[in-house]
Amino acid sequence: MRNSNTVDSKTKILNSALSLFEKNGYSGTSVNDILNEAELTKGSFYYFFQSKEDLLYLIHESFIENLLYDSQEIFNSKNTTNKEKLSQLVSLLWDSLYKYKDNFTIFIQEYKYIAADDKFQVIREKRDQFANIITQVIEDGIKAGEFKSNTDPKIISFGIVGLTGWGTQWYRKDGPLSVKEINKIYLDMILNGIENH
Amino acid sequence: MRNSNTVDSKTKILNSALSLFEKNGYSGTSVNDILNEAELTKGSFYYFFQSKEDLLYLIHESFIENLLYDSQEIFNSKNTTNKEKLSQLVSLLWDSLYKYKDNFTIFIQEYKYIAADDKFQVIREKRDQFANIITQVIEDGIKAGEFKSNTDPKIISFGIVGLTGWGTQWYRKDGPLSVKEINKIYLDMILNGIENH
Amino acid sequence: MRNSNTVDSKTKILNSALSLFEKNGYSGTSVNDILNEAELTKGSFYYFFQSKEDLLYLIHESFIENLLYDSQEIFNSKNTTNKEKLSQLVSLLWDSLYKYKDNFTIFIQEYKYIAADDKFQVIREKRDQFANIITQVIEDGIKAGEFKSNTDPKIISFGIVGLTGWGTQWYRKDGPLSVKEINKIYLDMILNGIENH
Amino acid sequence: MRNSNTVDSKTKILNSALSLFEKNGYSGTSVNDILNEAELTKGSFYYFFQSKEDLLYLIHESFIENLLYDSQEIFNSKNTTNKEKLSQLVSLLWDSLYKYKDNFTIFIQEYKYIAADDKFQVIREKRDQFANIITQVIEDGIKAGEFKSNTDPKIISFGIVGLTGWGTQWYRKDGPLSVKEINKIYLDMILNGIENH
DNA sequence: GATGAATGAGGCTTCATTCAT
DNA sequence: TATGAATGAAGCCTCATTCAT
Repeated sequence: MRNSNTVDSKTKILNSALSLFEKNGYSGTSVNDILNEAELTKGSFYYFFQSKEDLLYLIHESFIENLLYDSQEIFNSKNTTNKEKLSQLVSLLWDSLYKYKDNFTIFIQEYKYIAADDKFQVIREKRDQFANIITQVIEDGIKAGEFKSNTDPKIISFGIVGLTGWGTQWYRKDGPLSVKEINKIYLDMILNGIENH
Repeated sequence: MRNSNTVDSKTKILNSALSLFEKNGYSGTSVNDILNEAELTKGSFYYFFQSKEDLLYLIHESFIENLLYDSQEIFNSKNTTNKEKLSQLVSLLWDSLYKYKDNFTIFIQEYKYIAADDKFQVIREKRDQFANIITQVIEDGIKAGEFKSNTDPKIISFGIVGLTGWGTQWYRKDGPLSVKEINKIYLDMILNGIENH
Repeated sequence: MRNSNTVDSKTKILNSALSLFEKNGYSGTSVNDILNEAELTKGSFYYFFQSKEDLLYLIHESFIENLLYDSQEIFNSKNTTNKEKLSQLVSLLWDSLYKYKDNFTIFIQEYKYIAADDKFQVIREKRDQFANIITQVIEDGIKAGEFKSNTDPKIISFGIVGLTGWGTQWYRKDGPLSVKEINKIYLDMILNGIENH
Repeated sequence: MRNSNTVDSKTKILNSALSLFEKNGYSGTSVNDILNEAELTKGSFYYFFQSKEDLLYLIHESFIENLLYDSQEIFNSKNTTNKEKLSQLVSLLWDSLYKYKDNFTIFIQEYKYIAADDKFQVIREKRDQFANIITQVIEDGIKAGEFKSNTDPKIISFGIVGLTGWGTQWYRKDGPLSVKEINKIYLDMILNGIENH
């Protein structure tokens, strides 16, 4: 049996890129930086990846695909109120920040980058599908009388992403509050803000 | 009388930088890009500015100084409830996004950059002072019984910045809702979320 | 068997730098000049060297190390009078000028440069060690009664360096006198000048 | 009467250039450096001087003209032995180093520069005339039986320049020995070396 | 799979010089 | 006399990428 600690070179490069993109941004990280951290050399990089941008694409892809998949699960769950679904979506976001901080941060930070580049079309679509799910749940909740009728689904869904997105800048695992607690604080605020009382 | 539309070269460079940094980020914008847009040549840039980073500094400085000044005015106003102060602070943020979108966006987008660079010490301090004002108003409001006792001032103040900060990514002046309306939506959500009923 | 004339790129760059620094000085030579002469392109330079200054350092280092090593050999040789040692040190200098004219010239010409730059600390130390050896031999010769008691070791050692150093400006291999002859002329002058008769 | 402390701008620029060229070399000094030190601006520079090189020319010219004039005076003095003339020429050099250290240093340091540039033809000629005077005095001394017949006039004259030239690198006014003392040490060495005993 | 040498475009910055005022 | 804005070439260096081995 192969030593399970062995990490293959492709993964090493991906992990180095992940942490460096998070720390210094995509533009602020050079291919050399990545390879120094991964303790590999030029040749390997272009054996595994087509370009630096390709790396960014893969990082986005794996993240957004999981996020979209999980959010669709929530959206499609039966016998669940929209309030409950919204709660789960918020928790999904904070969970993702907790589990995939680097991915999440890069996703938020390079939001503009992927807006401008044709190659990221697919990413953009999935990103929008995810946002639409939040918007849809709020709309459904309004129709069902769970949320106030004057709630603006789009603006609120932007807000939910913004709250968590900003967490990529300040949240630390060793901070005074756990992700669960932070999650609850924002969730309370959001639900109190839009629920029909 | 001189034509008031005449813009001097330094201002032209600043304005070009402002819009390009906003669009492509600081790292993604070259000095050449800026000078092409400003219709000037290499030399002029370094006649007016010490470095590319100097430009970023000035852009941050002018923005954060105004924001801090205005927020202090709000903080120090007499005969004003903390709820009212918080409302005004939220409005100040959305007003700033409306009036100084480029500055605001750059500020949010390069948040990490200024965290890492020694030269931005002063900016960092003012930024923190601004955040502290929001936190303080919430704390005061809790003590005064205006806000729920279990409100977390720091987390909520992060949230307020995050909500507006994310606006830099999606808000368009020609969108369906005015800044005033968006402002009100978020303000309602926040206040409903933390007010004592 | 590989053609022994084949010179690798790093050596080609070093050699080009050597001859250009000698001809036009360090400041007067651009990295581009070096690469044009070496028939290589920008990137290669920074693949092999950290900076232009790094090159200057290496050139100095290889030269001063040899010079210091050889002078220490002379200094430590047994059963040798100080007069004989001094003769050998003078010959060492002219030999070096003959064999490593470019290195020697750069060393003399950029004497000030290496005095001002922290990175050249090690070079500075070895340079001073070399000068000290000459001074020490003269001092020992005075104590041994070989040289006049009123001889100033430091001033004379400066003079010895100066005589050869200036040779970097006028000496040509195709001149009327050989290095050996020039060496002898100066050595006679120095020894006649300081010997006890 | 005008305040005799008032230094006009042209002189201020010249003096700044003098001290900066001495410290950092001609290539290592920018026009801006000079103007910062002189507390003047770009315009003035090109009002008074045609170019940066023009400055270097003037610095060389004033120095070499004086040196040549004084050496010709010595050469032409009647009833003076060649030994005495040579002594005076050596003293002239050390006197010049003492009085015009910056000029002298620049002259020695940029020796190569003026060798390569057509505009410095006149300087080159005067420089060579000065060297020829030393050579001629030695030749005359040999013919007159004052100096050894096997003395090489050219090599010795190079040596005399080299000894003083190297002084530009190490001589300090606050050093342990006065210029007079250093002058005497080298003069003794030279004369002992070449005199007929 | 992986190396390391090499490329060439482009990055930020400095420079000597010009010129209208 | 002197200023200060502006130029454009050139300087040092970094970058993403390629390719023979």
